[in-house]
Amino acid sequence: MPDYSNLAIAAALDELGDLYELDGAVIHRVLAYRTAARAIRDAPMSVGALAREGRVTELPGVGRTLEEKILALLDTGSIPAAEKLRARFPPGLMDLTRLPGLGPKRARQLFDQLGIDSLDALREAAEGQQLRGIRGFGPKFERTVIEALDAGLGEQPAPRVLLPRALGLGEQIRDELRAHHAADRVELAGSARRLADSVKDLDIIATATDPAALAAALGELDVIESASVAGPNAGRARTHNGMPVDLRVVEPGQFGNLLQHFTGSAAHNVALREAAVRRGLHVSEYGILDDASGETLHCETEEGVYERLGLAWIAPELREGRGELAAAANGGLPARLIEVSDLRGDLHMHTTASDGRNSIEQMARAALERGYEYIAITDHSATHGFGNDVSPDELRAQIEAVAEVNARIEGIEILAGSEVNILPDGSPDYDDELLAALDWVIGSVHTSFGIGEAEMTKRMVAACEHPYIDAIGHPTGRKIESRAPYAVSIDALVEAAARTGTMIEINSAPDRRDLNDVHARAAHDAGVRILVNSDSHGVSTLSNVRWGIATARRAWLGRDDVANALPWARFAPLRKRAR
DNA sequence: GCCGTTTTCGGCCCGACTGTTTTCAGTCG
Repeated sequence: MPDYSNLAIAAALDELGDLYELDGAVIHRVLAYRTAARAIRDAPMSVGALAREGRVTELPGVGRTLEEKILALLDTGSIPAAEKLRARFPPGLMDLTRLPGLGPKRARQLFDQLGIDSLDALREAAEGQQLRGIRGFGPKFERTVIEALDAGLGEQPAPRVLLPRALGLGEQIRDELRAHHAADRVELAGSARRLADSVKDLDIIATATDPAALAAALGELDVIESASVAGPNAGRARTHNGMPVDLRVVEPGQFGNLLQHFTGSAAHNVALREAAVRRGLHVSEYGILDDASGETLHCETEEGVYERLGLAWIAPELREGRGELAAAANGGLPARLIEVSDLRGDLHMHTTASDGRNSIEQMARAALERGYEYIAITDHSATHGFGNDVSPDELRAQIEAVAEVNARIEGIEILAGSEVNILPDGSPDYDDELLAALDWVIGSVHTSFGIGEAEMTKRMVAACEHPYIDAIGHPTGRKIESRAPYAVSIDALVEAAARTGTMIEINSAPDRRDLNDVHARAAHDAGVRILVNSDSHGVSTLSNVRWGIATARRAWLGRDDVANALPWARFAPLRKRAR
């Protein structure tokens, strides 16, 4: 039976939380829905299946009531409470709450008293100066609301940009501020520091000999389009491509508190503070207040903040409220997260034989320069389409070409491989004899994304069971911020991969990072060997492994947890054909 | 609505800003 994806279940609970909030429910009840939605979105297993087994309350934040609602959604396709509330609150009401300064409470006031149920109705009322008649609203609000509507706010959620672009901007701003004469320490915080998939705004934390001068300097940078001063020690700006930037300057003695606070995530900080309260401590961006002594502890470093709370320092990539606090309290954090320099090989790349831009030799020499001991040349297979597929005869020629380059270049093992299409029935698109002649095979899905979860799962499990498919490439097909993952049971895929010794890659293309962090962590925990591959289509993108490594770090992986961080002698026998 | 090395009931992170308000609720990060 077709089940609801975790994303769909989480979206339904988020919507219900929003509706309850409009309905005036106590905020903690609303937050309970959002917390549960987040736990479900993050869950590495199928929550639908978990619910049917009667185990969904094992998820943190999901109790009896939410279990009942999830089961109603699975069984009937809707949640009765949501139906009821949807009938009372028009969908346009949620659009209103996306405008700055307009939350659920005030949107509800406008709806109740003026019948405003859409952005258009709001504009009409604001232009007609009708809003000022309502308690709590005035002429200023009418003006700002019209400005916001003119700017197109409210029509869609604020855009998020991919990490590489955000990090590039953030590091540039950080470095230019560091070069300013008033600057002392300057660090990038926020989701960019956590190396998240995408970033909404840039947070920069600094100490300075002259805070006002540094705050003013932000507005003078070339990348900045507009800026305003936000208090004596803060600046707010927008880059030319619309990315908001916040700068906060503090006393050196509080730098650790502020950096910790602004690195987040929100979930991490909330969990951290709740745990602190239980010990009589109150954590804020300014310090740690001790109930017992009445004193506030200021920390120069982040390590100091965590230490005062009885915790080991937590790498920013782990700060997502996914169990890192418990691990930091009991010595359960990874001793050392993997780094780019740990990689010894790259098992997924393309050449001019398919849609790459460089030759086998060029790719090999570039890989050698990166210090790799081995690479696999994995051009697209026979049915790729787009005019750049490799016929069986062409692949045989490619095998010889790889062997020739491999014999000629010292210091690196070049594997003749292929990125084969996994056909809808789960079979690869070369015959077994040809696959057996290769050194390495990645299986990927490039077509028929919409066949449904059951079929897709069967397809990918069959690929894992194939004797010559060594690894699964970009296993969910997601494109961050642009294409949802196709429906597939990650649990079943991971189980099949573990059972058959099939590796799963974290594809490092910056818009893929697929597997994602939570799935990669779950796959590793289930005994699957994880690869971090570039999927590069030219020498210049071999360095994309930086983004795959970011995801691996967010998956709590160390060097020993990533197969292609092994030396060739230990990696080679892990291939199916070598066993 | 969830949850429990004080609790099965009564809590649930913290602070700044805003516009409107005579002391603050709502919003935001």
